[in-house]
Amino acid sequence: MKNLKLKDIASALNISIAAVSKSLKNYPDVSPKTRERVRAYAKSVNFSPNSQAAFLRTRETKLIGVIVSQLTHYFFSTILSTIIEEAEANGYLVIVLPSEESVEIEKKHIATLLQKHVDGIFLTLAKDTYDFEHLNQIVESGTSLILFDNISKVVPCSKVLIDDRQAAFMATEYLIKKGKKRIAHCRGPLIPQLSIDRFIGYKRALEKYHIEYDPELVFVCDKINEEEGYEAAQKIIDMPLEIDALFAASDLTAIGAMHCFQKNGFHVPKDIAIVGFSNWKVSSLTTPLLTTVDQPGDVIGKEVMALFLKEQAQKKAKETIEHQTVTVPTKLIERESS
Amino acid sequence: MKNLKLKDIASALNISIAAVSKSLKNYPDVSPKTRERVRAYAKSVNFSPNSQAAFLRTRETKLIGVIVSQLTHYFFSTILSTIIEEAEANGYLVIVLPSEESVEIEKKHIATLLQKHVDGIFLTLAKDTYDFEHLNQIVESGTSLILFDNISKVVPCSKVLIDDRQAAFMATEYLIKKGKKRIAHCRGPLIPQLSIDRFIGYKRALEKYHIEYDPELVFVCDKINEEEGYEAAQKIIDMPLEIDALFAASDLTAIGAMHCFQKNGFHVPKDIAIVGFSNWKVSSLTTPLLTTVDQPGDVIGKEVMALFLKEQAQKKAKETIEHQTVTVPTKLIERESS
DNA sequence: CTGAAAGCGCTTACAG
DNA sequence: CTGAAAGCGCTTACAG
Repeated sequence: MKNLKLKDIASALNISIAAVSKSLKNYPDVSPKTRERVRAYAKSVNFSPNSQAAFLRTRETKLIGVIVSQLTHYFFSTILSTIIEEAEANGYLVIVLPSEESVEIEKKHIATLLQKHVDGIFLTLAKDTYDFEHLNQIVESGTSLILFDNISKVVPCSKVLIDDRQAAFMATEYLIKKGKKRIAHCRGPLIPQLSIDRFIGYKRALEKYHIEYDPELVFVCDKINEEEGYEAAQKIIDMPLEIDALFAASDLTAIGAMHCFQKNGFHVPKDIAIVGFSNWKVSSLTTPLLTTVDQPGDVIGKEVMALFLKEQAQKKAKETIEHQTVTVPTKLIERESS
Repeated sequence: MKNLKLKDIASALNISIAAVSKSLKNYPDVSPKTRERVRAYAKSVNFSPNSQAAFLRTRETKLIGVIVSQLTHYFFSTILSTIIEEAEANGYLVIVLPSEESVEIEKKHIATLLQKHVDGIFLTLAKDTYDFEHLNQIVESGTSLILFDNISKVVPCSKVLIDDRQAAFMATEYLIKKGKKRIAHCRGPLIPQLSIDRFIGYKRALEKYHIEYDPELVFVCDKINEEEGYEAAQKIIDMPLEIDALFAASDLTAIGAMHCFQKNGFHVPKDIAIVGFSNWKVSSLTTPLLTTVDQPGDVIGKEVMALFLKEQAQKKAKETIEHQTVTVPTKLIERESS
């Protein structure tokens, strides 16, 4: 029962190879009787056509390439899980490639995927990606490109993202309403739109409630990891900056800062309230549990896949492809750190 | 410069398609001069042959399928990252499929991958996999199979694992040497070899130091997650079982138990020392930081890939394929919870 | 050393 | 409705 081909089915059923292929693909120009015979037999021997051979004619590999910046990040593995599941349900398989936050690796991966003739590429930008020539290349090649999470507005393709500005506004406003007056912010690196937007959201909330913006309270964390959070907290303590709250652009940074504050005798949340960003698994395992902004990876994954399928359908129907941008809602998860 | 084929190169250089193909593959029966011309030109136009078309002749897809039980688990995403990187360096791309700990999904994924004609399948068993017919199917199809982490001894294939028995012994012995007398154990489910082995390691350590084994102190955690750890701790407190240490078969379970103990006024490690298993990222983010057994995912990934490449070489040389089992060393990471 | 030719397994325009 | 045939892009045994 292994490595059957159309020819085997054809000779077993005493019909032509063409008839088998057409039956399997539900083409109209084949008698219902033949079609059913073929389909029944194919099913009984568990046959399905070799997709590599089919590619030579159809130009479809039924392969999707997904580039994430870090596989080990809970947020991305959640998105990936959903994409893979949805892809498989629709007959696609997913090739995964991590860019490790490097544009160079990102470029290399794209070249590799294009060469493998994947049907679509889903991608979240590396933090240091500032020019988008390699992305335009994807679009020009005719391969569907869907950007998610860390996106660029200037690339002509569909996108799935959260409203980072609004989410950060919400988190900061929440702290203000808790009575906090001096709120520090650990922001991400300077380039990505997403860390700019979170920073803007933070600033807007301060403005709205007439709290003076103090640039000294903003820390740029290039990797937004726990070490940088720890260091920022250390600086805050050393100055001393006398803050009563911290909004960090990532959960890891928030946790790193929390550790430092605790180690130095500050009580979280009584002395300093902390809010993170992403709702990674780890945020529900710390002491105290971390208040954070939930970014639903599963919803993002589903939306990405839905956009892709829509584009594929449009391609097949030879319609013009409409790019869409989907914004996924976030919510604040209140726990113990605030 | 896109979608070039052998023919384009051949006509540009005024030689035959065969000559081009042979030059690119460094075949001996082509003059060095021609070979160099072709290679230089191919490089200048960034050409590389279409792998789907090549498959039809070579039967190689340069695709590897990896099935892990849970993508969102730090340990697996670490292994995956390494495998993907090593694969790419060797011209392979990786299709990722999570089994979500279900044999049924595992079986379905294997069928899908076999049908896609991947060159190899790397797999860690779902927790409830007890028969291995579907794995033998892989072996019979001629596709290389490498088992890692949660393996089965009876499948004839190469394997990469840690010495779970020894690692658990080491963790338990460490607690005993710290003066602990009543050590509870949160074990994994009953079927997988790996959770059996960790349990045996725990028991052996008790035996060696003449501590009576008390079955009441062993809790079966089917999902070895934080909820089960919390529940086990709750039972320990309610009985009360009066333990002075806990060795859990996973970091999450250890953390769940730690939360419960803390919430009930026990001090970790003073009242109860806790040791986890895996050294997930999260174990260095809790309060207190978790002592645990490090399972090096990157080393495991590298070994898996090395075994695969070895088998591919043997296949090409038409040698008999030798299955190997590689055991990767673990170490105890002492932190604050013990 | 070179190239013409067969063939991998499929899809699809075409003739009947 | 049916099937013979071309062709997708490659590799490789074969003849020269």
